[in-house]
Amino acid sequence: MSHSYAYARPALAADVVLFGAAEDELEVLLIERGGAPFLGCPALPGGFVRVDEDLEAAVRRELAEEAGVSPGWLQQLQTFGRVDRDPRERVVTVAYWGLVRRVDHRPVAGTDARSARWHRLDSLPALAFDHREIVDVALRRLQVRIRYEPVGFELLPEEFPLSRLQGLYETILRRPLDKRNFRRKVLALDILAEVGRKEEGVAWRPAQLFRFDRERYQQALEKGVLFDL
Amino acid sequence: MSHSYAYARPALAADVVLFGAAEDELEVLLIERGGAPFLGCPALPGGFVRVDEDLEAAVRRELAEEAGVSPGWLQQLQTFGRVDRDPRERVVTVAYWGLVRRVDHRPVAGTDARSARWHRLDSLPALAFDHREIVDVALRRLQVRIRYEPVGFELLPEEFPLSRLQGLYETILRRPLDKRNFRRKVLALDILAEVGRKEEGVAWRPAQLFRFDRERYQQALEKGVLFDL
DNA sequence: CCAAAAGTGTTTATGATACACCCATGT
DNA sequence: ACATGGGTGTATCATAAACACTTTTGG
Repeated sequence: MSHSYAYARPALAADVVLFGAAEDELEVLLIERGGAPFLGCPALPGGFVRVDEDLEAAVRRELAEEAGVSPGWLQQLQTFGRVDRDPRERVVTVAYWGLVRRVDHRPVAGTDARSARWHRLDSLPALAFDHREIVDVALRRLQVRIRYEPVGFELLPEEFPLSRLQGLYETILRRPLDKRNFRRKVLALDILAEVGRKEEGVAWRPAQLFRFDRERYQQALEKGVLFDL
Repeated sequence: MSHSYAYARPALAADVVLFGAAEDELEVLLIERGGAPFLGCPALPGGFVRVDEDLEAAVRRELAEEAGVSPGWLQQLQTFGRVDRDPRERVVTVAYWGLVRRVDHRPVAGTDARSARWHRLDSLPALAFDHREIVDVALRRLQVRIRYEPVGFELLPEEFPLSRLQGLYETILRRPLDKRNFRRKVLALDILAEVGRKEEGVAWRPAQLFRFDRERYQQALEKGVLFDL
């Protein structure tokens, strides 16, 4: 196989900002670095991309190896390539961001040696490399995206009351929303299906449960109704 | 310097979709490939990223070398990494998109051996690699971005009549806009400065010339007025 | 005086926002 | 009975969209 130039090549990595939703705050999955540099420092899951592996596949592999999780939603975020972002050598990283239902992935035991843990976004520790910057970009992306694509559901349990959905939006957008207006808008989209059951085990009036209905969402798209919250 | 793994590494390239505005249609800058594969085939300007060079710097260098142009606006688009996108070997490319004032770069003589030429977007030839896909993604990005960021001005001469600006939006968005509504909205943003001179050499009533006023735009941003056309 | 584009307001419809009370349930 | 979140409707305001004629200039 011919090489187009003989000089040293930048190394190519892929990292991922995986978001999960705790009751009242967003969380990010971090691993603890098992090697130099930044030994023991929290960092984003990720690693080098293999020659025969697609970028997204690399991210999914790393997530499985390092934390045993599989995101329900995953998309490219941005590529970070500052020359000095890795003190060892030139490493360009293709960052992804993903969403996962925390409830499906209870303990997140790292199958790898490195320990993976959820960290609240409002009290992140110092991160390795430029990973803090990557998290910030991912958060901004989430804040924009959640308003015009139905991605928030990937953070919630399959069935949820509307107030939980509203709480999620308030957490992500960091501002209070009006209950009546929120309900009206969400229901008008006609992309939720009433489950027909109610919350259980709460000490007050139990709420109706809903689930996101992909089929209806597709129909709404075709009708030109666009998601906008 | 230690390497984190000994296996073959993907190669890293950077390519750019550079848009220019002709009178009535968008154009894209393409070079003709000087080597295998796709010899002689039109392709996006770009090349391999050097180890000691930032991604954006690589793009600017390639644009200067291959086409002698310097974009007024340049931003990362997306990274394309399908395993088989280059038949020779694994090449991951960080794609950028840029805007340039055609009038500032008259002939675009390739200082490099390869010939660079502007091609109308409505009649693109077949492109090398997955470059057509990259162009499509860039166009969609431009169509979205131009509505809420004042980037269109980078495609126009420094001074322009409002009808030219409207024509540009119509070309990019591919739909007609109402003259009165467009003018009202643009002027309400308060980011244009009247030059005080009029068009010359036209065979009809000459229009007032305007220019984009970056300072006013910053002030508008701080006041919370957001660009939206 | 003709051709061609420049320039200018008002009306209507639609969607966004603000706002307060009663209901159902568990303890 | 009481505490707690669940659930509901209306009035107002702001923004977007539709729409046609007069003006200015060069030829």
